[in-house]
Amino acid sequence: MITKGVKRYPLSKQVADKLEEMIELGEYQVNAKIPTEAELMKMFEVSRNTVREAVQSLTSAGVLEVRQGDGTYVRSSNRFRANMNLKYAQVSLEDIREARNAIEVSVANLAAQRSDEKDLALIEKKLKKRKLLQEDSKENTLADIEFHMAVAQASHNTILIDLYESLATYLENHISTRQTETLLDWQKIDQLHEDLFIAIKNHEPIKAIHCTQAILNI
Amino acid sequence: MITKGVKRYPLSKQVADKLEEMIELGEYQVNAKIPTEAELMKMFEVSRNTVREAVQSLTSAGVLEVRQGDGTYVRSSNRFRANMNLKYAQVSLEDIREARNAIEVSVANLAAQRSDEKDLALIEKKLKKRKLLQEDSKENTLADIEFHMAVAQASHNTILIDLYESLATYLENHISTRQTETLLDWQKIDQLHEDLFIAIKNHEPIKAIHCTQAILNI
DNA sequence: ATCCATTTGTGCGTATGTATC
DNA sequence: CGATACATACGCACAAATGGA
Repeated sequence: MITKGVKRYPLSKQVADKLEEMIELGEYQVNAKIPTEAELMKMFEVSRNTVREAVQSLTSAGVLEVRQGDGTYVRSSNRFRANMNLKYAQVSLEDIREARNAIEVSVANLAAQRSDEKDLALIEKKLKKRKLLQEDSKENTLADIEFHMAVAQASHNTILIDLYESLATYLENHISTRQTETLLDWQKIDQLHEDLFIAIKNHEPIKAIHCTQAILNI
Repeated sequence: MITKGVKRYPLSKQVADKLEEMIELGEYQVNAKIPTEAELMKMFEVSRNTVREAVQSLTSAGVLEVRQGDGTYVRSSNRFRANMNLKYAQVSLEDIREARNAIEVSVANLAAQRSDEKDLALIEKKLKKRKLLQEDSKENTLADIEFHMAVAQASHNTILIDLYESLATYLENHISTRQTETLLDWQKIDQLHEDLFIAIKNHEPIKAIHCTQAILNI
């Protein structure tokens, strides 16, 4: 009597998801003013209450900022970024590499010990996605983060997953920068990700750690 | 119609405050069912939407729990405690130890390589403060976090400092729990913190790492 | 096992207050 | 000041979940 297969998907959440997606895709830039509630009503063909609920949820997530009598503005294009007051200027690639090293080595170690079939399926899925998108830097960056996030999930450690999500903000910048600034041996990178997956799958923590360090030191 | 003073005091917030007060005073006990929305409407002479807004705010604060088709129940009589329980419910001590290990080992390593006089002075200051407060668990917990935060600062890695701050939230709970649940060898802990400081001061990364691991594995 | 009353969830329309430009 | 835009509040209707008859 527990579950009922059908998921509910309230209108307000649909609108919120759609809005967030548009913001992430750059339809509405940071600091830009989004359409008024009345316009959003027409755009999504919903009532004002529904629009307001959607806007409120994005506001509490730190994505939007509402100013009464003025309008609603985009505060952050990424809800993870919204939770951190970061100073990209002071962040060096070396900083990011060190932080990745700290988190990812531990995560790989734990993932190799604890991953179950579900975890492995997700990691493999992201691994394949990563391969296919290898040429496109934007999508590849996101796919790469998704892969490592899947590994983090497999660690089954809530806090490390949490910390990795915070780190993802920096990662997005890191990986794409590295792509543009240096010539990469894509085959080797690909192989290392594959090796990492296999090490996790075979529950070989030491090997997983080595693969992770190799990936970070390319 | 309510008076309008200088400050705005929305009806929904009035209802929420009143409800929370009643709960704190024991009018509605923990696990008890509070009146239905319809009854609350009559009780406060407001609309259902207003009632629902109030209930929702208390729900997100962890004070109430709503079950569709059943009713609304008191989850906690104190919203502060509610947040703590909510946040740390799924986090095990092992999770926290693993996360600390990931961050602090890296941080100790870097701090031993990069610490300057200013860093060392701060760490030493926190070290002394920690000693003095050893008996008092509350203040000692905070002092301990301050000490490790000072070490993080000495790593000169903005991201790791940032991640450690996130971790500090969990740490506060971790350390105090450990204090109450196990008998600790205070002299040894004290000595290890002292050793860590000296290792950082003498720029001995390996030794700093070992001290950190020893502290975490007590 | 089914039906049904109760209770919360979602959504709409409207009216009025308040802040900003 | 007026126009615009968000804030608050009410009432209504129907959907979905729960629990008991």
